[in-house]
Amino acid sequence: MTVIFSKKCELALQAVLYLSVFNDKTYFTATDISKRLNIPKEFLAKILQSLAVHSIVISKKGKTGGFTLGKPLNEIRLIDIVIAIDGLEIFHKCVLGFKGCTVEKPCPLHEKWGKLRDLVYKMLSEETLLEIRDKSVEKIKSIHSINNDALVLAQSFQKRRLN
Amino acid sequence: MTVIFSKKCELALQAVLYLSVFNDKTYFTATDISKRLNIPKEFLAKILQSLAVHSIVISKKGKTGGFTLGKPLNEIRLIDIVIAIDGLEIFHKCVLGFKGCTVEKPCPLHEKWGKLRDLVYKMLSEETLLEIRDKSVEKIKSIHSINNDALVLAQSFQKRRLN
DNA sequence: TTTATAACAGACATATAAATCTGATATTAA
DNA sequence: TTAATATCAGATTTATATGTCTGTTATAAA
Ligand code: SF4
Ligand code: SF4
Repeated sequence: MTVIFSKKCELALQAVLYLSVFNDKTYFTATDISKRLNIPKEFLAKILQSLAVHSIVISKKGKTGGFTLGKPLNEIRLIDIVIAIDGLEIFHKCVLGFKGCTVEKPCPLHEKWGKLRDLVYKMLSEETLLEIRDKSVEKIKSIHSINNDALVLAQSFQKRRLN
Repeated sequence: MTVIFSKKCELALQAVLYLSVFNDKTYFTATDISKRLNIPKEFLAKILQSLAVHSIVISKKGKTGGFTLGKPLNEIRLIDIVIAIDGLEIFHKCVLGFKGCTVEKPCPLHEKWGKLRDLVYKMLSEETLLEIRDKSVEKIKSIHSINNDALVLAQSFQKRRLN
């Protein structure tokens, strides 16, 4: 189970964060990004297509094609990515799942949950890729090294088996 | 899609809230509760069984059997119900779904999300059934009337068709 | 003791989300 | 122009969560 975002949305955020680290206009292929983030390629490809529709990324077909960010870092808010993939449903639905939820007859958590929900929304609206870029760089770097370690391990294991 | 809790957990909370409204030792059957809350009976029955294992409700078999709260209102926290059904996973997992998530290399939202997450946890730990009882009473009442309205509507519709 | 009732246990079915596959289209390097 | 490459669109498959069914067991009223 995911925390609040769907798996799609989590991966969308990861992919965009990845692109924000290389803030040039180079195009990264879906395959490339999926390898770096260690996530399924075809699934990511679909997600990137959705993001392209919402102009969060730009796609380019053909030999030197791939995906790159569609706007400057400071113009892409985290909430934009959430909206593109999951929509704003979670900010409108009842946290207890009651069906007839009106302002007159709110659920018992309405007030307290509502405040926290608004704080989450506020945070996602205030944070653009620019603000969190330094942290993104660190995080992506650390993933990279993890994957490298795994690769090295796999290779040495392979080697042992062949001997 | 649900907000943060699973459907199971949402229904568990609803059911316990319902029982808290009648703070006597009467036993309500799964069928009865499901009708009042307008939720699937067999599914609810399973959920109530899980809650019984965690002593949040007490079950009684046989003719006058059913379910009733296992402890006084002020000893059942909302977080206890969440723990029984969903566990504490959402309070430990990465909100962006990164795999290699360590304290040294946190995801870019670690700090801000962490604070909000802790507030949610705090809220669920502080609120017992006693604190929110008045609001629960109002909410359950309103659901009841909604169902009654629906019933009346359905009946008058039926009547019209027969005429 | 008999009968009705309701929880219980576990198998089964369905719906939804996640992931994969296939063929088509666009783009560029050679 | 040809070959290679990568996105794109949509169907299909798989996994997981949700919901249902069947028969059994415990309990209490008749
Ligand atoms: S918390 Fe408020 S807005 Fe959310 S579902 Fe409950 S009553 Fe509705
Ligand atoms: S927010 Fe922090 S604790 Fe949560 S996943 Fe990200 S790095 Fe880990």
